[in-house]
Amino acid sequence: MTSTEHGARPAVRPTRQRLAVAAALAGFDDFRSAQEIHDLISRQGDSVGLATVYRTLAALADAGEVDMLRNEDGEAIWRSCSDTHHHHLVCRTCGATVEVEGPAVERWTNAIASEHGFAEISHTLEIFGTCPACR
Amino acid sequence: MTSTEHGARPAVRPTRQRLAVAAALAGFDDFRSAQEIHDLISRQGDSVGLATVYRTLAALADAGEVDMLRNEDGEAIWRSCSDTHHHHLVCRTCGATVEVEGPAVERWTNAIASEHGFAEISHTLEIFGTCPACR
DNA sequence: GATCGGTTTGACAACGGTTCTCAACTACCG
DNA sequence: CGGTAGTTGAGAACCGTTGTCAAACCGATC
Ligand SMILES: [Zn+2]
Ligand SMILES: [Zn+2]
Ligand SMILES: [Zn+2]
Ligand SMILES: [Zn+2]
Repeated sequence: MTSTEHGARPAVRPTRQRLAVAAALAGFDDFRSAQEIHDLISRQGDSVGLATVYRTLAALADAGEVDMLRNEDGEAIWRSCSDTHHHHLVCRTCGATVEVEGPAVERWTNAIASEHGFAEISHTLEIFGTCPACR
Repeated sequence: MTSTEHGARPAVRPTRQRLAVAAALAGFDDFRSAQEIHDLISRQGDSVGLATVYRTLAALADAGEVDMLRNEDGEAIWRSCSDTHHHHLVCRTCGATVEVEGPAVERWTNAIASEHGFAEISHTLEIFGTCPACR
């Protein structure tokens, strides 16, 4: 390791491409597919390969800077999110998203899990619907 | 409509293929992909086209006789389940599955959704962990 | 049993999202 | 600068899933 970082991180460079993806994400407040993000970047004159968009999104998700979840068709969709644990209420039509928290739900899932002797619990909880604007 | 049924159902025939899929499902107590189900049927000497497996699973899911959810890769996986609404506690290692119910959670999701004016609500809630046997 | 119309099937092609490949390129350091 | 490791992009490959459509099947009817 040659970097001056003290962690074991392999040096992530702030390239033009990665900045473009970050900017695109900042421009959305709802969940978007990799292709939609790629399209937006192109439409803005900037050019970033689709593979790079995927790579960057995966890295950001890995670092916890974006949330990735899957729509009902199984496609991955991404959104930059607050860093505290939360869930989402997502419009099936336009992608409008509301972050929601539910301490009771968190307690419930943990209770259920330990009741059955399960350890290392994680959970997914997403709510889909049609938002007021799309009705 | 020519059937003697009183519903509007379009007459579903209990063909050899559909019975084979149902039998395969009965042989599993955990979630499996369409291809795994197809493989099991083949391995048992029976032969059913993959497309038919997909069609049958989709129909069963539609009729509420099997649950379909998506693993972390976005692939659809199926399991025959009780016909009441419920969620799953799934072992990340061996796939062991426990059906769980949570009226409070159902109430919470509906409340959150209508609070934000969303309609036609659906939700996904799955809990993943390591079961007692796998620890 | 023969006939007939709608249902079902399966081999195969097509599709679409995602990942892989690898040579060219770039940022960073000394 | 020159070296080196990280990064990129075009396109191919991958793979789960869905569409196509002619042939097979089933049940009802004659
Ligand atoms: Zn909407
Ligand atoms: Zn949670
Ligand atoms: Zn287990
Ligand atoms: Zn529920």
